[in-house]
Amino acid sequence: MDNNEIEKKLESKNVKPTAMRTLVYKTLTDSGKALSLADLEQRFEKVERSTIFRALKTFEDNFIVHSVDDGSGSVKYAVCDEDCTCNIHDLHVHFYCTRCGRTRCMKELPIPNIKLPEGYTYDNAQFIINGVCPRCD
Amino acid sequence: MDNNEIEKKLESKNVKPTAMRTLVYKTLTDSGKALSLADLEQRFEKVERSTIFRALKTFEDNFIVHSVDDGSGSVKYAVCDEDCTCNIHDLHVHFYCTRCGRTRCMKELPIPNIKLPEGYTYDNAQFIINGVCPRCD
DNA sequence: TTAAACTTTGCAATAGTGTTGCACTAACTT
DNA sequence: AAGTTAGTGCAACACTATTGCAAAGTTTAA
Repeated sequence: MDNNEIEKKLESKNVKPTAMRTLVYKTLTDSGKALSLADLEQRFEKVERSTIFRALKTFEDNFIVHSVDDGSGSVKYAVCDEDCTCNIHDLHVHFYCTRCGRTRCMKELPIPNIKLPEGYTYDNAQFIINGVCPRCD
Repeated sequence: MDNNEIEKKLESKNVKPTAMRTLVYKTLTDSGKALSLADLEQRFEKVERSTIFRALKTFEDNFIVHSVDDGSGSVKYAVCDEDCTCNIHDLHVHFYCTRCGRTRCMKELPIPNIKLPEGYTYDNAQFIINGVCPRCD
């Protein structure tokens, strides 16, 4: 994805496309998987952790990325689909490979609908499947 | 649950019932919900974090408790059912109340079966539903 | 075009969680 | 009772997430 597209994307979500933000977004989308703060930090040694952190938070608040806690000990971030608002209908399964540690959005697998007992409300959900991915098998 | 029962329980899972372990188990089971290391630490000020930590690990290794990462930032632990071996068939949904921070095992809600794409294996899963519990509503 | 106002970034510091090594003590074995 | 093993407490540490503050950059408005 080229920078121009990214800038348009960010603007369309009301986020000012600074150099850092564009870089973070590009890295995320190009990687094709969910990345942690530490992953991102490694990919561009020069940039401050807190800057990346705040970029991710901003993205998250504006439905540009969603976060996944895959149980690896660090939260990962993945780009949302075009018209995602991070509500129940956008939720999908995430797959965590216990061999390589990679986390993938399974956008083709929506989180199944669960009927909760009386009195519980349903705002959000995380469904992480652990196993081994084709690459590692 | 009284101490005698607990000791039998632990022994039946090949874990020696020390005073600390019995206490940790009792606290967990009596609370009726999932507790974090910090939660447990607070409940008995005198006991070392690492002792509780190791008790939990031992329990986990022996299918006495299972852990849940509910996204709150700390892993929680809940007692398993009688004949649980923490495999796919024992997995159930966990409910995290975003208001009170309590995490509950929904043992009556097994994790639905998901058909993964070709090449992925399925070892384990976490399904956390976030919302508001009846107590807080 | 310059000053004021606001936003973003980098740096440093901090809190919290999870984890380990080591020494001491308790418990079990023979 | 002596030796071996298992459990506990203490201290230390790594790592993740997060914040306050000051400097730098950008936008607005006179």
